[in-house]
Amino acid sequence: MLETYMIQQLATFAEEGTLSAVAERLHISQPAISRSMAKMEKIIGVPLFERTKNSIRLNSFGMLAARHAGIILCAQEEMLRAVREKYRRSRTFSYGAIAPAPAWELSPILSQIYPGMTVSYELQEKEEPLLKGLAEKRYDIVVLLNPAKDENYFCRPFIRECLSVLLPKKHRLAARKAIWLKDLAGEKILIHDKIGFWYSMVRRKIPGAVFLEQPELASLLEIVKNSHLPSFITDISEQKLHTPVPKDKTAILLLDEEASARFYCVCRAGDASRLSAVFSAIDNLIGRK
Amino acid sequence: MLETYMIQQLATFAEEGTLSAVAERLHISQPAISRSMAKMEKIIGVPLFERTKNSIRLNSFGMLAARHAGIILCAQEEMLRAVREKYRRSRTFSYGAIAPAPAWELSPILSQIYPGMTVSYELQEKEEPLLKGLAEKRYDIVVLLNPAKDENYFCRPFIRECLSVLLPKKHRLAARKAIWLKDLAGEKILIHDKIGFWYSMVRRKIPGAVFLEQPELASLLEIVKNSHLPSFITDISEQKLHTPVPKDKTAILLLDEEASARFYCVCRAGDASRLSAVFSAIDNLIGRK
DNA sequence: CCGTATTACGCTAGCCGTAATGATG
DNA sequence: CATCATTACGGCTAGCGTAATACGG
Repeated sequence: MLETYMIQQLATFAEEGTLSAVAERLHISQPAISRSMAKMEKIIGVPLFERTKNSIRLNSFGMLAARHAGIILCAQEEMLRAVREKYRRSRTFSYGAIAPAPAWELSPILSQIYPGMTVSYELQEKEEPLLKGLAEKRYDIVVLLNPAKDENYFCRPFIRECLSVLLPKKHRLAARKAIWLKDLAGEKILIHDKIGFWYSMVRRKIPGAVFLEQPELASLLEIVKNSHLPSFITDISEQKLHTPVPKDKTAILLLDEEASARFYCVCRAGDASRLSAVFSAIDNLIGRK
Repeated sequence: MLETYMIQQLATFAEEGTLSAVAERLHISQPAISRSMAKMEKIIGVPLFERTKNSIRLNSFGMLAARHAGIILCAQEEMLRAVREKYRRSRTFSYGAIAPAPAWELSPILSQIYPGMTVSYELQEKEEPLLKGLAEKRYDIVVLLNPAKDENYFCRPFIRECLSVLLPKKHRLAARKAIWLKDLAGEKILIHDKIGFWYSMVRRKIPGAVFLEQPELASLLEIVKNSHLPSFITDISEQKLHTPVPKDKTAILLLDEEASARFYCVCRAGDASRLSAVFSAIDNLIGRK
């Protein structure tokens, strides 16, 4: 029988060219490699090497064998990869969301329904990568801004979220009850970059604004607290991040249609029954609100 | 490291379904299989089986792993097959011929040039399978009836051979100096079936003849000697098979164009230099004759 | 003379088989 | 209680490392 260690040693020899190099790379002694290779030739019944007293190299049969050895090792690695990946997926509930708030809402629901499972999510700014990931089974569920009407999907409405802008009370717009995003044109605005679609939306709708991006959420919140720069807040972020409006600031509602989001939870149609508990919980949540 | 024996046992389990059956099939004890499978799960880090106290079966990860195991084993077998096949080919000089006589001529030439190599040939009735086999490297050389003019081939003329018919002296045609094949219409004729193109040619050219086929050459020669039935002989077969025309029979030349054959030796153009010694020997042979 | 491959020799890790145990239908 | 899987234990194969040998640039 051709054992794995021989196959690996042959493949390594094809890359290294000397037995000593193979020995060093595989953390094994020189004589061991010499023996394995001799044994391999015996098993196959074909000479694989051209030898002199102090050199050894592959002949044409050995080169062919080494190519096959590489293929076999790849197949073994692929086996490990595939099985481990399937296992990991089976223990991970993965979803994608167009914004952080619905992801925050979904997380405890899933953790409760699937205790012991890893729950993980990714944020995306656009819907296409979410639907693509759903189709490719990288996501079990995605949260979108629009209902998926395709028959291949099962879709339920999820929470709503409203964007406001947080202004110092001395700001020229601070007295207004509500404003448009375009009113913020030219402002310097603090913003977190991992907020899904909000990020590209506000960039698009506020001409000439300077966005001071802060990749660390904790740092951003600290800077917001200690500066007089405008920043964004939503009804949900205020609650979930425990960041009430400070006394010297005021939250101004935004009038733009895009500033009010209704989210939708979507799964593959074939997964609807498997995920019925999740969608029941979602419906309950919406019903209560 | 995933060892070959584990992979094989897993693949066998996927086919057999119980550890005992695997043990029996692989000539190994039950506990050994049990241990190997447990070890495999440990190495991969993923449970592959659903167990009760006295039953064990693959779970979905195990089924995936078993599919990969099959692939790996196939790759290993393919490695052995390919390397051994390449080795065998390197030690075998293989040629195909449209008739036995040129094969007989070629054999000693090749044995002398390649001492220690196995020399083997196949007879074919048609040229197409010969050229196909040459292109597919199943033959190193082929012997045809027509020169190969294609640039992909290297071609040299080889020996000539003339067909006669062997008739009892009492036969109605025995007094003729030469006859046409069609003159034998309706005769019962003894014939060997492994004579390449001659076989189909005479069958085509002699209407209504009854051919008494004899697959064993030795038997055929014996029957020819002890019967009064017509049979075929060529200038070369007479010499090579040591079968001189018996006193009560006579060899009548055949006038048909097809009864005189000129053979041509052909190899792939890329092999011409490798086989130059062979073609020199062929040219010498022709030159002497 | 250092680097490389092979041979010799004793060790031990690990796989195997037997036997015992436990569970199930 | 017959069948199947697992656990325990002792034996032995076989691959390993060290050391020695031999060759070559």
